[in-house]
Amino acid sequence: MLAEVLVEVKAKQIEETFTYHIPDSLLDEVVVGKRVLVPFGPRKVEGFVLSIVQKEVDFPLKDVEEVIDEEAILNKELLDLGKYISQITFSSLISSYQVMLPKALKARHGKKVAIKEVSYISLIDATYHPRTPKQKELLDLLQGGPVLKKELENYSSSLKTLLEKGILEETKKEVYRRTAICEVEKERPTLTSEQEEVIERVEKKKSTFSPFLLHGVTGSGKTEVYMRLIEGVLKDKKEAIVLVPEISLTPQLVETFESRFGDNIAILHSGLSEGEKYDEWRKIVRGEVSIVIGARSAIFAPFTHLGIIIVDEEHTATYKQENNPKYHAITIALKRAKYHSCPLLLGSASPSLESYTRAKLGIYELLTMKKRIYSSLPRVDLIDMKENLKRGYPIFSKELVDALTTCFENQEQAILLLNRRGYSTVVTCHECGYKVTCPNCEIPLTYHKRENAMKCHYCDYTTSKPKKCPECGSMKMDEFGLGTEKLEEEFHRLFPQQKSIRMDVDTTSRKGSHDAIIKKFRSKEYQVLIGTQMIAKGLDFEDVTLVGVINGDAGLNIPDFRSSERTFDLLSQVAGRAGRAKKEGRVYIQGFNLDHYSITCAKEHNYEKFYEEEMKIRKSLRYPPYENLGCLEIIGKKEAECLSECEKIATYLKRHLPSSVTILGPTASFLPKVQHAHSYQLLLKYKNSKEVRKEVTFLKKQYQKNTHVTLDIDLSL
DNA sequence: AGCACGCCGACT
DNA sequence: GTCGGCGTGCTC
Repeated sequence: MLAEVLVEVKAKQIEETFTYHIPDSLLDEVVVGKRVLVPFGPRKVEGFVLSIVQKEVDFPLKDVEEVIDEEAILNKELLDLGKYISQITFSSLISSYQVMLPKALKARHGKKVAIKEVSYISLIDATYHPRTPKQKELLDLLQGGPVLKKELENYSSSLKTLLEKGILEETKKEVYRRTAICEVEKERPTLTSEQEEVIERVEKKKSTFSPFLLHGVTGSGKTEVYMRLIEGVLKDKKEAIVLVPEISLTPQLVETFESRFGDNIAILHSGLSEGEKYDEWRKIVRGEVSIVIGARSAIFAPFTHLGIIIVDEEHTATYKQENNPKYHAITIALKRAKYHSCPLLLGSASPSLESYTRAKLGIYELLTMKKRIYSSLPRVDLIDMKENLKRGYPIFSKELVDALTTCFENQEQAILLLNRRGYSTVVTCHECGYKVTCPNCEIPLTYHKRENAMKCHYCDYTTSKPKKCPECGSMKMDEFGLGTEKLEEEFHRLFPQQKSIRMDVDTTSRKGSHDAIIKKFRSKEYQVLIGTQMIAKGLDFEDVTLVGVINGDAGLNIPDFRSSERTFDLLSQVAGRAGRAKKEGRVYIQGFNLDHYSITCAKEHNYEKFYEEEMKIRKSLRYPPYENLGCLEIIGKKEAECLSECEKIATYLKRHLPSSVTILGPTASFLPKVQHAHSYQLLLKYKNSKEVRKEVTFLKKQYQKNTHVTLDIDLSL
């Protein structure tokens, strides 16, 4: 018998499987979906067994050397899913399988993640008479049953002798690194009529592939809806996947679910260690849990009887993987829901234009929840900073200062959002205009005052702040722009008696610090939470009645066709943090260009209107969801070669695709991905993806043979 | 990706 | 005359 093995070799030339002979001794062990160790040239590599065949080949075969897994780690569904991923993302099959698995289960020779074990000591020979008082004590302890070895540290010498004599026995037991902390609470909140209707409509379709879009305002109780639906799924002995954005996968959220479902949950997110992820994965495979809550990659949880897939905050950009394979979790969710004939529930307070359009077209069934459970949506005021600047309020407007003062007088809390970390965003020479930029990215470096360092927010390049201009030697180096660090400093200057806590990438790098900040703020030890977008989502503090957004219009300047959508979402989300409980909330959005519809619609809490306005723009510029947007990027060491290859592709595509397909470029890519590499890109706007896919597939094949440049494709921007 | 093979410049 | 530069090609 022969095995077709997909080897883990990162070479673009290797796409097919390699055939190996299965020695008689391994015939039973070699199974489709397991990993095996095989000789490959002069070395040994790991690979996945994709099929077992009997056929004639005209070259000598090598033997499968070793079978790694006891059980297949890729079942039929996941094996097919991998093929689907590489087909739609134009990346290698092996990379698709690797992305689906936790590190511990990836095919990668030499990297092993251990199973955590603890040792127990148990008594075998109860007739033994202790020779020393210590031995007697030890035996008495063990009378009641096995005891953790760790707890017997004081008896180490007696333990050793009795183990050697065979009186005691040491047994190892596998343990999971993460266990549920929370007790199950029986109490459930009463559902609103909106919640009841949503649940009813989803449950009606519980055994059919049926995608839903749940459009529910912040605070309308989406989480409760998710939990009720999962309860129904569990009753049918089926399983549930809940995807949440990485940022909102906080211990609080986990606690909420654990208080309902106890230890029936596996958690998967990037904050876990490889060992923890491996354990969570095994809980799923062994059928010990029925619910998975996790970020993007949790969509691959190896459940076999899925009853529902829930994607919370479905519009979140992080559901799309940025590196190859560039899959979108919703695409995978649709595929899996279809395979399992189960509902897919996409939830959001501001759905992506793509999803909302699909709902309007009837591809998704639209569900809405318009009412907040405890309060109404907060009043939002737009504050023109041009006026405030003239009046001498450059950072905090007069209105916001007054509101903060009132807020503190009432013993309430405030949140201040500024979507820029660091102290000042640009450092420039006053004399010659020299700007301190990153040598790798050519992006202005941000000044971080506490560390006294200049940092690149793209590649993490760090340098010290120049005292004098490197160009002209002038000592007049000016700081411009505002980051959270400076905002906090300014807040203290204005409100020296109040305490603030800052949450951004710089203050949350250590594990658990994210949660520590939230806990400290919740305990009312601090009056103000200052932070970047990471404070905008999901947080629920009942004493927060005021939200201030500094530079609310800054996001609109980013050259990305989704910048309006992101701005509307960010402002709506952060506004949703105010007045979530019984107290009424107020929101102030400061900026210079507040006429933009993404800001005015956020002020009015009017998603529909935002959707209509944004769709007009998308239509006129032929952006998604009206047309598809794809990007072809050529990456290589020689710039001229990248450009000429890119031009070649453009010429080829113009000749082979209809004129309805717009081809833009070649243009030099915004940021070089790897140092010393250059890249040029083409953008494609098109309606019919079939013909584009066909030509792009052909090009990808051609460039697989090219050793100088790489063709990177993303047809789902 | 590795690693070998293979064909041209500066050295004991 | 060799040592070694890294371009090209192969791995069941």
